[in-house]
Amino acid sequence: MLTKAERTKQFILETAAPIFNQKGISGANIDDVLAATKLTKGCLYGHFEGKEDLALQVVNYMLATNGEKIMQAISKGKTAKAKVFAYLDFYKDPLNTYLKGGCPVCNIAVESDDNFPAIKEKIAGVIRHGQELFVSILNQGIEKGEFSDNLDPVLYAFKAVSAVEGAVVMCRALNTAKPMVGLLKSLKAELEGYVI
Amino acid sequence: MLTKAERTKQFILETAAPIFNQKGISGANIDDVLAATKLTKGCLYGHFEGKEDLALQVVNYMLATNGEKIMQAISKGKTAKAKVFAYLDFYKDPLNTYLKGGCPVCNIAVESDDNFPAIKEKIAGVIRHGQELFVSILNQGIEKGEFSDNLDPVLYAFKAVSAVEGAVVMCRALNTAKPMVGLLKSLKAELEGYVI
DNA sequence: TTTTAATTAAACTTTTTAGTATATTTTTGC
DNA sequence: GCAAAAATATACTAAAAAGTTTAATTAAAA
Repeated sequence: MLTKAERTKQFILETAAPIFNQKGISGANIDDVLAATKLTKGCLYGHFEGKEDLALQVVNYMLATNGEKIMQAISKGKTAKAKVFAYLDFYKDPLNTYLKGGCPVCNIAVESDDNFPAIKEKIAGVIRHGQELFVSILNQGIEKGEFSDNLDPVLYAFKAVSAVEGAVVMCRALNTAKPMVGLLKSLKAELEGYVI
Repeated sequence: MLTKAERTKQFILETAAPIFNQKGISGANIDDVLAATKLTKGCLYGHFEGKEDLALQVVNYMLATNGEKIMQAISKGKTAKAKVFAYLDFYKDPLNTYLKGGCPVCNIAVESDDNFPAIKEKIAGVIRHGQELFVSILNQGIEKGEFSDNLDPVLYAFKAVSAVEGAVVMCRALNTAKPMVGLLKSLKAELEGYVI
């Protein structure tokens, strides 16, 4: 069982995550977190060195959680095709994401780009790792004769991820999930074209 | 000819644009702009009511400029296919964008999402307008017998734009333009598939 | 060329946010 | 039940950023 301190820290991270995901690191402030958690400064500063430390740990928490959620979704797929479809469907409701504020990977990548080198390195690792996983799923599909070897795994993985990430941003701006539906169908159809 | 005041205001907007595009609205501050322009507070506040006003006008400037640059690029294409290819090639160098900090449309869309409703409305209009233009180019291509009418203009337009926007974010995070090259080839090949 | 507009310089105030200190109270785990 | 840990309450300090003021200076347009 977790100690009280560990539970409180976890609670702070969980509560701060949607604040940072929505407002960004620069836009979020300590008072937002205090108001949302209903904790006091003394308590928060007992768990984190300062805003920078909090921001970094919130980012780590968001990325870890995001990774788990995606792994959980794709693990339900038995075949390579089913795994890819599960990944794509993970983004089917961009207006109502499990973490308020859209995809944390995209949000963090955009904000860290010219501002937070350490976080940028972190997000680069997450994206690289995600691409590698996606590619390995597609390669396994090819090896098992599920897909034609005309499929270019690196290309498809990059295209699928950039398309859904971009689509989340566009759908949220436009306040409609409709275009995402068509996009997911299209990405699925493209993969179906390689199914043997 | 522009008056001195107009030229100064324009100069402030031009200088502030990369700052806001890189740091974001929340991350950018007045002192950054003063340092970059080497102007004084008195001067800056003579042209803008405050940070909010400056931010809004910088956003308008960035979006207007972006629109002009894209229009300029696609206007060089004579055929519908050439116009689409020109649009895609506009994003071929995501690490070295004409405006420092990547695509302002994506950056502004991400940051305004849960924070700046007026700017979010603005960016939604820009995206909608861009989609409509893209669709109309594809429709003209179909009408002129350039493309098969199996082409779904709305789908292709959305897919292309979300893919390049997402790819800019990913390439910048990964610090490489390589995946973009493959993506653009693929999006072009997909369109080629509809060329009669 | 002069008078009007624009800008500077410098010293401010205000607001917001981050961070500190400590005595007191509450909770928890043994 | 009690000692240690955790959290509160309160009242701070510090720093950063926004915004104001005004007299002096400079540049531009009529």
